[in-house]
Amino acid sequence: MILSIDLSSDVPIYQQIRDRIVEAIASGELVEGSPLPSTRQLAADLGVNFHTVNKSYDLLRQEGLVRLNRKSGAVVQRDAGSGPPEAGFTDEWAARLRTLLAEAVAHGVDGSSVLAACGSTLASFAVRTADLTTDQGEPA
Amino acid sequence: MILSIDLSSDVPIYQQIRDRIVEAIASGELVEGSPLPSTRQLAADLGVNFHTVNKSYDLLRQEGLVRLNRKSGAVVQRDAGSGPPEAGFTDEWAARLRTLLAEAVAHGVDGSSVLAACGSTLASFAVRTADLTTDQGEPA
DNA sequence: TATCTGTTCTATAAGTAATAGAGCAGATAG
DNA sequence: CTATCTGCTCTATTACTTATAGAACAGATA
Repeated sequence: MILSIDLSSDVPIYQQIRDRIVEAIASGELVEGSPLPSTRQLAADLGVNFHTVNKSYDLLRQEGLVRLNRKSGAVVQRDAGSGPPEAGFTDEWAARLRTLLAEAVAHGVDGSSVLAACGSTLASFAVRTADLTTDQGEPA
Repeated sequence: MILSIDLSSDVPIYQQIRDRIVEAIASGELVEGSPLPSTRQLAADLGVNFHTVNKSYDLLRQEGLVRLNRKSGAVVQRDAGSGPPEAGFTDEWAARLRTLLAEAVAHGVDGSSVLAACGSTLASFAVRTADLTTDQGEPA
């Protein structure tokens, strides 16, 4: 898995790593069971300290997205097809969504454009998740 | 304007204040020209230091959402009807949208539910912005 | 045995968040 | 003129976060 981070960003490195992995899971690039590189390996590839990667993986474990153990390393525990989210997730997430959408609206982006952006972003995930969601048969 | 913050949240206070004001602008509760309470007044109301509120207002000024000056205090500078966003905003915002939507998808929320959440959130803003977006004639 | 894995400890330097107090410039009200 | 409001700026402190670093342990693997 190739993963790129921006060292000059104001977003913390460990957060960027987490974000890129979450996006890879959403897009189907990573699925349940996919192995992640070891913390030391990924740290070496990115040119950062392994404690930083450790923090990212620990965050993902706390969120229930990955499983960590000594023998198999870091493995993706859930993806788009792993069932509904744990209790409490949706409310907290919806609050953050509200803030983010408000930002666009306040800056003058009209509602239909915002919704279109949401739709095309979701579609960009669905291209790769199509084979997962074919249970009900849901095309992009 | 009544504005509530959560002191036990992991979200910084100054960020919460900014977020609530952005949401108030998006919902039309605050429009271009609306006065914001003074930093000292709002700080007293919320029970926080006025430097913290100062930081929130400064952030909003940097984003171009409010205008600050000694004689008129803090005044909302733009709202949903103030035209398109400044260059660079949309790309950076879209990246954050991608991460947030990916989070929901990775946790198992299906695409249509995510899009529905976006739609209803936007609708909750549109209730108050309706009189602005039907404009040409904007009541004071 | 040697090496890989995650995991846990201490430690440090730099930055952020929130507090606090003092003061200045300009506008406004008495 | 005086008093008080406004945004704004400065120094300072405390606590927490970020990212670095090195060392070591437990267990699995070659």
